[in-house]
Amino acid sequence: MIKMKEEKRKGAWTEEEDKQLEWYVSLFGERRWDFLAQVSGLKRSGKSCRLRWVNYLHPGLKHGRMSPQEEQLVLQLHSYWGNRWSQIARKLPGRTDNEIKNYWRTRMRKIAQERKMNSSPALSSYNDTNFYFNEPQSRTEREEEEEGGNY
DNA sequence: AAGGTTTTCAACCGCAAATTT
DNA sequence: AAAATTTGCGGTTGAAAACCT
Repeated sequence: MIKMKEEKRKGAWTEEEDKQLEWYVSLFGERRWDFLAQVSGLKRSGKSCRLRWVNYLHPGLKHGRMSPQEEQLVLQLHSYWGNRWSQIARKLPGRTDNEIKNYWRTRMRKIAQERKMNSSPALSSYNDTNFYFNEPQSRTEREEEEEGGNY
């Protein structure tokens, strides 16, 4: 509504920006991002503020590598739900959709890479498409919705 | 030591869904 | 009710870190 024709910053967040954001979130809560972006004086969009908060600053987030158990859970849940990162993340306390998505991509690459290695160097008659889409649909859409003890 | 290559992962974008006016 | 604004999602990117050679 109040449109500020203010130049927006982009790229990595600085520590000062983080502090500032934390302060304003503590003041106003983790919502009304657009409003918060303006009133805080941060030269960031509301969207950017939200992202920074939910993916990094939010208390209770685990940082660093996922444990093998977590990784396994991701695999499992992905096999029912596909790329519904947000939904998957809800089952992994302290982990974000973004993080999980990143993990998945990394894994994908690793698989593609490995595959390249053990398949015969000279003539591989397969090609790569569809390699990793494990065909999970033996369990039909019944698990779709979240609440209710699934998995 | 240095410069080129690969990997990582935080942050961007566009669109969709939700909420507000 | 409908238009406008805000929030949330998932795919994708690129700068910096890590890894060669």
